[in-house]
Amino acid sequence: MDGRRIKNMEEFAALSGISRPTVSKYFNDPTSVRQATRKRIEAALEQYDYRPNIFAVNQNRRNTKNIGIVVPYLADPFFAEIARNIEQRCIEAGYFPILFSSHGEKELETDVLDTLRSLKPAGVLLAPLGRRSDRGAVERFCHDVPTILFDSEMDALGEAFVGSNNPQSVGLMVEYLCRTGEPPSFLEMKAPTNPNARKRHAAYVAAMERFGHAPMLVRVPGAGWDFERIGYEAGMRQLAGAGFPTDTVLCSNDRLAIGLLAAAFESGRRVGHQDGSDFRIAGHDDHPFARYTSPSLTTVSQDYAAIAERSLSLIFETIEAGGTLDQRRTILFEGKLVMRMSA
Amino acid sequence: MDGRRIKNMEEFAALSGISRPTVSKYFNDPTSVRQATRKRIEAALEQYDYRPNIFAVNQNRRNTKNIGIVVPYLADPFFAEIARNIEQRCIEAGYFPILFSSHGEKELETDVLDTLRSLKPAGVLLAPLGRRSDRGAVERFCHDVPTILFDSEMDALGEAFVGSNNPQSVGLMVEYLCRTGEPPSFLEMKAPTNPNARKRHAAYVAAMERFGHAPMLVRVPGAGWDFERIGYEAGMRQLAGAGFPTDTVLCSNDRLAIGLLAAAFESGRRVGHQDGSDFRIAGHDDHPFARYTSPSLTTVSQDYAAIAERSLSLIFETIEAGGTLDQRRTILFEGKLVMRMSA
DNA sequence: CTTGAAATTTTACGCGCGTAAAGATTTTCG
DNA sequence: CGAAAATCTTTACGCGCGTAAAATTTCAAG
Repeated sequence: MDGRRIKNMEEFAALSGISRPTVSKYFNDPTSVRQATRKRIEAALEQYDYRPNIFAVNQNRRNTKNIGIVVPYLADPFFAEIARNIEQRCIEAGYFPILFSSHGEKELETDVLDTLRSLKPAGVLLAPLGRRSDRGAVERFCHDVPTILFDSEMDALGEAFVGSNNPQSVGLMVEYLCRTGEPPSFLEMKAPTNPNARKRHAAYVAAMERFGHAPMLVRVPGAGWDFERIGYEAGMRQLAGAGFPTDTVLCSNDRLAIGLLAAAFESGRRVGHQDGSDFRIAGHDDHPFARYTSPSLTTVSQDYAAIAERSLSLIFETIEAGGTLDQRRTILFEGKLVMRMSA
Repeated sequence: MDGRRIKNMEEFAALSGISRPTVSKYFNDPTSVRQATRKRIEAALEQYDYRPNIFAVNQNRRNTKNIGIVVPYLADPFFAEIARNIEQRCIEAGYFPILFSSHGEKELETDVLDTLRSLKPAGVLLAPLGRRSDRGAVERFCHDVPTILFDSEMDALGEAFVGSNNPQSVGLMVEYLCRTGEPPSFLEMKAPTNPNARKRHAAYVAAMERFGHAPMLVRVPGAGWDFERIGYEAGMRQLAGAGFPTDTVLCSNDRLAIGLLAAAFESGRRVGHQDGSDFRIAGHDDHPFARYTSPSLTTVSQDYAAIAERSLSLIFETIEAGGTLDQRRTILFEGKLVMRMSA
């Protein structure tokens, strides 16, 4: 790294003794120039530390190297973790990830999509708000930009969907709980924020009926993304009052379960599957902190890394195919039972 | 929103019956054109839904409307939450936030900084890795781009630092613990990842000495950002072996404390400040989930919203002042004791 | 040394927009 | 109503780079 700052590619080309178009070619694909030329450019690069102006580059390229990532709520550890995975792999693949959060709001999601469109991304990985999304806006966006949906399905939108198999995973958990104790009641939000909530609801009902039990739903009020609080307050109310329909509660997601665990603890209930326990709580997602609740949370895992990896490889495939896949794909990962102490 | 897509400002200007330079002026500052003209442009805007090309705009403006945000690790709820706050306020202020995570790695932080530089941001809010940062790289960056540091101080870098007052907050907690029971030992990582760890260490030692106690340090191995695991494993080791120096443990941060809580629970210790309890655990940060541990975690709060807000207002001030503040500022927020059940 | 393909240089244009300058138009106000 | 002031239109240039076409050089093989 040397003193003087390089203003533009013209100047850098002059200093390295190569013509500007060739240098431009190099930056697009280093292997596209002769070995000797490449060496010279790279030597100059070390000395002067020049980088092409991103804006000028992107203005002229039809296909930028930007990959947009949109998640509904970044402060949710699930999305934070999945975003982290995607970002890292993106960089390794030579792309430039740009991360957005919808902050749980429909209008912001639409705004983000508009912004993203003008960023001319090569592709976008979108975890939409789902039912709360402006379907028209998402549809138009997917029409303009190669998009892979993940986590939350909106049928027929995007080139593919990558998510988890809720009927399978919820079924797994219901089966386990029924086999080892009382059949579970199901704790969920009355007006769910989480895009997968509806599917899990349906999956729970179906599984219970399959095993010959009547579904027992505990639908609690609350809005927003403060799931722990919602689970906690619901738990406190129920446990102080009529209690839950059974001594086993399956929560629509781990964050609700974490809140319920706190409420159970404060209410003096002994949670777990061991002797002396009188209450079982299970969740769904294998949230990063589920391992560290007291007692540790029995849940169903989602394979974060796999979802990230598959989504990315699909968007790359789409990009290489020119922006569309011949047929819409649906990739569902199976959940695995994570047996811990709470149920 | 009408049918045909507008290609560029030229076309949009023609459709709205206004000259392109005036339209350009409008997009820079809607109030800078006559009321009547503005109305006409906005009418056309509704009809045709045009947005200026971001890249072309940014290429020509010296001062973009981009605000860079860099955090060391996005999957840490503390940073996720603070990033969320900053992003939202940024948008409200008419700026365009671009979020980056260093993923805890020095090289990536430097890369992010380089990328950011070529993005010509109006300003940057940087939470550096701290001691693990490449100081030279950060220094050069701050020299080129108006930067406010937050969370982690690197002295004399950037236009200002916004963070929390560790001596005060840790002192508060030590005082409380000493007053209400055995003096605390201090659980921390041997090679801390978290940038504030050193300061908290020093603050703990100073506070203990102030109250006439010998510091009792429990320094545990482990690297990376998986703090809960590190706290958990350390706890299991200690509790199976010699135990902790005292029945009260102050953890360097809440995530370690959450891990330790899990270990204590599994080891059959009764954690809390009430009768029948034999172990106290306290943390630091008021992590979003600290409220929902079992028992709920006593900790010291950091005012996330205030840190976000102050950092942003400082960067705006810097931008308006032309890129530099006449004098470097240091803003420290005081922590508040959050008394819950664990200590 | 000749030949031809591959790589590079030269030249030139365009991307979409910011911005400056000069002239035309509209608004404001005495 | 008339002149100054404010605003707008026209015209023109530049930003930094991608990219195409033609001219030139390089390199390996004959």
